[in-house]
Amino acid sequence: MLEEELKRMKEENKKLATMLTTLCENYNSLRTHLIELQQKHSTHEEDNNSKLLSRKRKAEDVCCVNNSDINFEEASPKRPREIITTSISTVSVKTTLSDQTSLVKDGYNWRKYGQKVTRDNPSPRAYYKCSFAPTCPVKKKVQRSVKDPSVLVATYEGEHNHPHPSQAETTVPLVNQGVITNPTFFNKFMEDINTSSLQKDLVAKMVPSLSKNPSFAATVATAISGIFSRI
DNA sequence: CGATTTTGACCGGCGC
DNA sequence: GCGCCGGTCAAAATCG
Repeated sequence: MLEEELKRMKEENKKLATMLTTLCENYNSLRTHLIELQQKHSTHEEDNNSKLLSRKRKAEDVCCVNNSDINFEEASPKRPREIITTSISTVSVKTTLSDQTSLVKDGYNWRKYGQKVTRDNPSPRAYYKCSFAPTCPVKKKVQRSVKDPSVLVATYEGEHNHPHPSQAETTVPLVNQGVITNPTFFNKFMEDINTSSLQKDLVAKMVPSLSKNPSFAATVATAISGIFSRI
């Protein structure tokens, strides 16, 4: 029975890896498309573009991932000049309602230095500083969304002045094990999956149960956010 | 015992 | 000047 269970778990793990790979591929194609559009747009109307971004930053309902390369420059004339170069990006992460920890795992080490209850949102806002490097100026704020309390909104301020921590310290199990990042291992792995006779049955059995499982959705969301932060 | 979290105090900007 | 509010500090508590 244990062997059967182990076998089943291995197959599930393979399927999850496939799903993550597909998601990564979709993300990369979308990202490439976005960059192309941005370059095309910026060559024509640079001024209008910056105005649009400025307005976009003020939008309250952030419902998608703004990658770290989409930086909104501080346009306020009252800010000191050195802060003008500060980049701000927001990332929304879906979690389960039962998970009350306001923690967005992204591979970096963060030290909490404050928490406040703000006027426009009943849930407390947590303040973090990057603790991976002593001189790293990056801060982030994490707060649950007003509209959907199961969504954590993380606001990143500044840019890391140090390399990303090693993958062993990230929180994405599949990546930790080198399944995704090791090309040799990964190719053999995909070959194994493609020749598996169990594949169709497994997909048929797993998709309905996994899609109903909130913890699975949360795990995938966390994994994807971890991958995004490294791209 | 060092690192991290908690939490009330404090600070500065802003509107009135 | 005063009060409100978001952000930060720092001492105490907690964790590993």
